[in-house]
Amino acid sequence: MKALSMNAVYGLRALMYIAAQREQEGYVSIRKISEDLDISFHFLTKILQTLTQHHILHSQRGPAGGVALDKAPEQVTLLEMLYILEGEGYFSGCFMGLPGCGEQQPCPVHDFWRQITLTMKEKFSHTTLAELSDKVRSGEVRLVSCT
Amino acid sequence: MKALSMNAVYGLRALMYIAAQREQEGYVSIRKISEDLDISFHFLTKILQTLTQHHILHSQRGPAGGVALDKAPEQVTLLEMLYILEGEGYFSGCFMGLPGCGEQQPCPVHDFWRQITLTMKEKFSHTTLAELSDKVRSGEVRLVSCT
DNA sequence: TTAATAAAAGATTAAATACTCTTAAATCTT
DNA sequence: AAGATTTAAGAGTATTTAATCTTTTATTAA
Repeated sequence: MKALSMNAVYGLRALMYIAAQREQEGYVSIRKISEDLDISFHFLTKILQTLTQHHILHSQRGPAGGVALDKAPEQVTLLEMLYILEGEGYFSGCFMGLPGCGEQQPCPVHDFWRQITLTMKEKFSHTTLAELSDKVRSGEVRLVSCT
Repeated sequence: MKALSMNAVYGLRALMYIAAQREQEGYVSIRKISEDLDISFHFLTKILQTLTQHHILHSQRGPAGGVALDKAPEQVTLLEMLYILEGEGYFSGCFMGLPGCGEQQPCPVHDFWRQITLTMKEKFSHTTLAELSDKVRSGEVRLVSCT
């Protein structure tokens, strides 16, 4: 099951990276993020651009420029990030891809799948970027593969 | 969230279609299935071919040939079908796509996601093709969009 | 004010997935 | 045995997603 697109994977990883070093004042350059996380610079630029447009990040051009969080990481939920990175319809859609699946004409696993997605939405709406980045700082989570 | 590939969607739909008419003796032609379900004939042929190779279906060439279930639909689970149509690793894989996610180095939602996939596996291992096709027969599920 | 730095934006390329077409081989009917 | 029907197999095309390259614009520091 492909839960997330590369877009979302890279976006989340970058956000955790940025939030993990919120001690440091100033901006983090996209170039540095892309090198540290081993993500294509240009691809990452686009992803962070949409996060900037959605006011998760703030950007600054010129020397010493880069990106920084636009709000406190405690205020940013995983659900919010997913909606931006994957689209609003991320938790909609029939599991089986059956035509016209809905309350009137549910697919065989309609109710079961709705329960699953509800559980996920509930969990992710209470999971903040702060929590995620804390796990990075504590070393519980690694953002790059060890070579 | 894209739960299933078109491969799996078409495969499941065809299996439900075939199982729903298990009264009729003999084989159902792939041409007819593709027309009734509005799926590309050649594409469907390939999908059913792999189901035949995995002994879910049995095939017969020549006039009055086609495909038929190779075992009782009560013996075929949704989990089994998913593994064939999507691959054995369908329920593996890190939700966040984080490198080296596992028990030693779990991603931030590792345990949560594992619980979700376990719930799904449990449910799908007790959901049989017979149940699914019964819902088609009762009209609870529609296999094609109404025009 | 000039050079360096860095994001923004859009065009282009590459890879994966979804789908189609062609040919071959098997099987049945007459 | 001949011809029609149907699956089998693989090559080929199209679309989508992922990644890269190029140019432009803003900003800062010397």
